[in-house]
Amino acid sequence: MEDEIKNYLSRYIPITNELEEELSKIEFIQSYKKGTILLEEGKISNECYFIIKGCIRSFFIKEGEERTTEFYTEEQAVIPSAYGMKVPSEYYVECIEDTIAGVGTPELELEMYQKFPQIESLNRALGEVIMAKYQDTFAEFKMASPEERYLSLLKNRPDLIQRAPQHQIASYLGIKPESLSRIRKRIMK
Amino acid sequence: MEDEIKNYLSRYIPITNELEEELSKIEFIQSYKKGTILLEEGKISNECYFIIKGCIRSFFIKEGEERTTEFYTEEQAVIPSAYGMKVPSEYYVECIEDTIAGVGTPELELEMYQKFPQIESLNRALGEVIMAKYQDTFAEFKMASPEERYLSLLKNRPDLIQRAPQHQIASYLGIKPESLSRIRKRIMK
DNA sequence: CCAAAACGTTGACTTAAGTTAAGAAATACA
DNA sequence: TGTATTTCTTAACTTAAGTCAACGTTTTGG
Repeated sequence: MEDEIKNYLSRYIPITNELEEELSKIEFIQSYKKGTILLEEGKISNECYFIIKGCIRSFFIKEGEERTTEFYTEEQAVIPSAYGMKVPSEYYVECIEDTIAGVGTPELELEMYQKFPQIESLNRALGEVIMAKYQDTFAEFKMASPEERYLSLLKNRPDLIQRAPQHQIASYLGIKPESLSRIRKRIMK
Repeated sequence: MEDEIKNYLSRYIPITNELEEELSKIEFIQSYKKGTILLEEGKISNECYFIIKGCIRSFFIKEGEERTTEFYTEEQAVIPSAYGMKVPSEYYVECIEDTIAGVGTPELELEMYQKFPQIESLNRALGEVIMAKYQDTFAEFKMASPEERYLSLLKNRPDLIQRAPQHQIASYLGIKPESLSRIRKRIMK
């Protein structure tokens, strides 16, 4: 079970026996059923996730409508905006498939960082890479029309279009479900 | 000159004499004239900046048009997407005002992190906070109309509207200059 | 297995952004 | 200071997204 996490880390840092043992001790693998709410609006966020199998989305509710802000799939880290802060979350986090994930908490992280400083270095470096990618995604999003955004999603994350319902994809693209339906029709020619 | 950086850091970690001395030794303060290009598309990015005074924007060129992706002002860190990677930058970085900034390089950073591990911890933590904010910004952007985006910018970064030319603001909002002009007219009633 | 709910498509209409073009206003700099 | 260049505004027109409403399709759960 923990193999996926070990495997993932081993691409970036050497896994010593000591680290391996620590990982098997403190990493907490959980299974969640589709529909499980991992974080509710207004609650304090004390968990982050590393997805081994499944799909998680974050969303918020505005004017009675769900607005999907992100989809996370295998090998991605789900770190709620409010994670580790003492402020209530503005977002919901939900499993949209049966999901298996490693669960982290600020306390576990701190313990880990103290024992294995190279894990903190790795997290800093990875964080910078993820930030850079995210900036690129935002830049592309800004400049693209809704149709281009859909085509780009189709190209970059084709699996999502199968895995998530269309109205969630629509709000992820910043458009209404009716518009997405028309875009799809238009594209099919 | 280095006071601004010391001052900024001191909000998060204690500044020891040793650290202070180090800062004054290795921090490299530079002045740039308005219009200076700090990074060109296609070049390797080896510098990041901490703005003491002035304004920097990043942009790229698509279909012959400049698309502004971000504006950075006092106390903000400018870290190009390609910074420290060995790949050519897709973006330009330009001073749109006379600017004074602390300049960092991957080598300086590494040296710093080795001597003062708490700086790396700080950077990891700050990085997470910045990432969380950025996610919120993106989420808000997605769901807002161009007019709402402009109103939000007016509320959250009113100085930018004075400091940057309108066509740069327009592309930052993901719209055409003509549209921004009409939005402004509409708002003024 | 069936009924209810959730989800997706379509149509008619409204609205605002894109496009193109022209000209006014502001700015740069020789 | 005056001219060239850049920036901003306006107008007429096109296009696609939002809105509202209806209806067909799929999924869910008792």
